[in-house]
Amino acid sequence: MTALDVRSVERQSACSIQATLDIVGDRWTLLILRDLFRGVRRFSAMQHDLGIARNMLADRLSRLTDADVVAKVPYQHRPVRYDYVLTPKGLDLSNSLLALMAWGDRWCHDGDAPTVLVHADCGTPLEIATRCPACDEPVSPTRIRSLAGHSDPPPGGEFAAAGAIQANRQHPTNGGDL
Amino acid sequence: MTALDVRSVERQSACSIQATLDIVGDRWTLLILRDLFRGVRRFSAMQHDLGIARNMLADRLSRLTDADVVAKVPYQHRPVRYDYVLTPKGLDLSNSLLALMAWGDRWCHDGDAPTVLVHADCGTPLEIATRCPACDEPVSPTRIRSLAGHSDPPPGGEFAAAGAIQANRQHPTNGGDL
DNA sequence: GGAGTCAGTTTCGGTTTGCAACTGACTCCT
DNA sequence: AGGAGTCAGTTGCAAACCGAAACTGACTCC
Repeated sequence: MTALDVRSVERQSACSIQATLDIVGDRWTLLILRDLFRGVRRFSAMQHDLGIARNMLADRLSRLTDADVVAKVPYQHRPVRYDYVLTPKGLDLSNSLLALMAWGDRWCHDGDAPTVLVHADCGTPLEIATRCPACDEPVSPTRIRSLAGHSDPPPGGEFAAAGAIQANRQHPTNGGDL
Repeated sequence: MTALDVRSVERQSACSIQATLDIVGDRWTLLILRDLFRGVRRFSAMQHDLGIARNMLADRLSRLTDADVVAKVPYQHRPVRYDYVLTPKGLDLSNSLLALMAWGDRWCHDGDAPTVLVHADCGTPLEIATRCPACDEPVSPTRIRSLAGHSDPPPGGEFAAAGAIQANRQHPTNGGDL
């Protein structure tokens, strides 16, 4: 709690993305969460794995615990030492992390294949997708519309890029129906 | 290109999340992308909608175009003025944005209901989920494993929170099968 | 009882951010 | 055609932020 706690009040989140970013929208925070998801639980382990400055790590962890995304569970007393573990709220971020990771896999191949996530039960590489529970099928970004919520509706008023460059460019591995 | 272009080289992304964050891992960048997805295309419109400083916006947009996530399309000449539109690479970020938004919807309700995304074809609210293409079913975070890729495998070595607090706490609206 | 470890905190200088003002390059209106 | 207005983008500068190293406690181990 050394530095500041301005960030959480600075902008009244009219949008859920903004609200989310108020909590995890930070380079280090997302990386810390990735480590947490991979089972890294100790302060020192994260510090070593990420190469983050200790004050930064301490600050981010305390923000995350304040936000109830992470909880501290003592694993020894006397000098109280904690494991940092994900709460249900934190666990629920897995889709977001996965989506980010999947995008990196598709577009940031620097040559060597990165981490692949597979289904523990069958070993198949996983995919993450937007689905319509009613139609029971994947939904492409152009078929998404947003309803209400924003106090100041922008010209377009809808999610899904009215004028996005659809496919008329030379791009590697375009994701198909996106 | 005023400020710097250090960030892209600073850390050799052993992990796709890191690679992704090198490009979009920034408070403003994600918010800009959200606007782009909603069809906001003009510099001034984004500046007004986000309340971002113009130099910041100019810097972020030029990074995004450098990264080929966004493209500039002139809509007038003489004073050349551009529309900023998503490339296929940028459009492909929709899942990530949606996942982040969905999380905010679930956990950051400050009272008023936020933006709801629906299927344009049938009006049903959408969901975003990790799925196993083989088993053809949703996969919970605890059933995800990662394969290789990281040069320095952490103690746990796997995605999905070995010791996460599973459900033994008082939390609102826990996501069910998570 | 001295050395070592671990989780944090403090200090402090360099970097980044963002407000305000400024620069071009038009377009519009009269 | 000339002044007013608009828009994208720069520059200057103060404030906020970041992070390496050193420091503080509170142990544990030998």
